[in-house]
Amino acid sequence: MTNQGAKILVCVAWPYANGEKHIGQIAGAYLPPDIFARYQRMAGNDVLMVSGSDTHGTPITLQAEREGLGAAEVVDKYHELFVEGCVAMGLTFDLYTHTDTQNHWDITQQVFRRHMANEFIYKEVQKQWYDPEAGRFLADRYVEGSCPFCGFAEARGDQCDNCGRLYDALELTDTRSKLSGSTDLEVRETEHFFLDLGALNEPLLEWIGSGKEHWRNNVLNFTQGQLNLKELRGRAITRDIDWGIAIPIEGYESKCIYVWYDAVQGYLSAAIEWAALSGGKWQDWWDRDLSPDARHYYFIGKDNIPFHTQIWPGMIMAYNDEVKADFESANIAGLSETAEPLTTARLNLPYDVPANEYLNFGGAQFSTSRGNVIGFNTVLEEFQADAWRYTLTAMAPETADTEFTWPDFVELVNNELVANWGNLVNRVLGFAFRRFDGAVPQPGELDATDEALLDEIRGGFDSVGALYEAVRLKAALQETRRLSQRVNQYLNEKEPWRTFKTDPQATATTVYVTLQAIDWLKLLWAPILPHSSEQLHQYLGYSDPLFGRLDTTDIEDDRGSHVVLRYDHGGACGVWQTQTLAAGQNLRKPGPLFDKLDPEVVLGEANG
RNA sequence: GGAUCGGUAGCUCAAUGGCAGAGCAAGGAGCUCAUAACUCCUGGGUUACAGGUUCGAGUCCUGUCCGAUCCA
Repeated sequence: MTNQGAKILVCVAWPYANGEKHIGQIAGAYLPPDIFARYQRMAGNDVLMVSGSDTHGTPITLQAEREGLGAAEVVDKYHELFVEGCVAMGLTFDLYTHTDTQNHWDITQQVFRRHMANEFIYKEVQKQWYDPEAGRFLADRYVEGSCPFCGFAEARGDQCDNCGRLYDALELTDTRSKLSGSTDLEVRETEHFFLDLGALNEPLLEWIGSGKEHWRNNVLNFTQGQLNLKELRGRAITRDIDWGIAIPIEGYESKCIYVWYDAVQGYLSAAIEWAALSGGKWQDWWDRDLSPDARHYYFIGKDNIPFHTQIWPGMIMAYNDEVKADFESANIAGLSETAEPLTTARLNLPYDVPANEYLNFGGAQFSTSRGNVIGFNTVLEEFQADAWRYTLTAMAPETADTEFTWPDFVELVNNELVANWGNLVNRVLGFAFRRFDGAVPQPGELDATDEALLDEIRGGFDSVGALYEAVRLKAALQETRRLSQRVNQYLNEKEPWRTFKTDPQATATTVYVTLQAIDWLKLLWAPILPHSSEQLHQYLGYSDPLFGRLDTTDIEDDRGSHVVLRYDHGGACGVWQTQTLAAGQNLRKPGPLFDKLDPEVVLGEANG
């Protein structure tokens, strides 16, 4: 394709390290970027795909309390669980890290100071529930009381589970602390830092107003609709909590940075950590003056759209703005001595935010608390990764919520993946291996039917490539499946099992053409089905791998150690272009690419 | 309450304002290399509902209903 050597930053939503993720999250935010990144690498572009576990926020501390563990222990446990899942699914993060690292602290604190110096941060006093017994302010999730609307006694801090209404926690009555159980709570004043998003409404409107034609309708219209209201307002970036990143200003030791403010900066800090670990240059993707054409894609679920089309771009603009105050001499308490100064003048803004809707289950969203869940790690122990990759792409919620059912899973795997593609590979390879001494036969002259088939498959590198490029992954799957079917049709027309007895040369040509066709289809399928394409690549007699390797490493820093997942693309030979299959190339003894599912076993699994 | 997306065949989804389509499922036929897979044919529609604009509306406009997300 075009744009060879383009810098593509693939940003993937940061999941909370508070439990096993479910397949809805994988279908929405984690598998699509991997498919996109694998395609872009094959197309010859420089891809940097980063993400990590979100280690801060009340979801973490609440889970820690549930399990009787420290927050850091919960983080390590579920961070490593997710990393294991990524390895099993084959999610090729150039770096998957987490937010409780010295690097992420340093970057967050420097961006905070830069925002202050640019006068996009202000201080304000607000009122909040205080628990004298615990000696702490209570974040919304730590206070319960009676709903101001319906009187429900178990209402949470910001929303009532009974009537669903939202309110300010200060409106609750009969409040009690979830920390100490105390009902003797006070409202106290507390000072916090705010990001001045109101000042960013106009710049964001201008930014969203042009060059966004390639954005998905729902993402673009939603963002424009919100910004047109001109109701963006300051948002607190600090809280009265003790689990989080320290505020780099003296006198605020009892408070921490609010999780949302540091989490979105992970896209930047992870690129910087990647550079430190690999010797690469993160500025090639992030520096707007050095690499103005770098394209940043953010793969997220729809609930995250405001953060990635308004708040995070606003934070980048606030960073990029001309520095108004002297922040070099500003108070830098909390910044580590090893931190390298973040001197980049301007950072790149998002190029596209292909947010997905939700994959639901049982008529509702996946919900851990209601036990309505299909675990990411769990299912990979039971079924092949490529079976899930196919299914979750075929039912991807690209424009609307979709519903996962176990019978659909069985049908997609058995009637499409196995029947259309797996069976094609199996029949072609088996026939070729047995009838032509385990090697690619020498073809005779190709007739019009042969040429027509190869032309059509060759065209897939343009048609399917354009769909991957446009992040229309479901359509890319359908187009590739159509091309696979063309080979089945060709075989039925040519009937090599019949001509073999009467015309060996014609049979050799037919078998050569089909082997060439599946050799190319292997590449077209590779972004979605990397494991089976790699297997087929081996069956066809190649020795170099299509893709690189995933590895995990323990990294030590001033905050302790953390596991990182890294993808090494070196040695990968899969490229997005047709190459001629060499006649005479030795095949390896083939076997089925995919396991056919036993409906009784799968449905039994679903009920058990 | 506001912003936005979605509602199309049994299921999952497509269709610049221009003959409503594909895959799967269902019914029938052919084939036997293949994981009973493959190929061909057929049936299947009040495009949520009510209006409007237009030569022409699934598509644009107004209103209603249902589902979803975000913001209040």
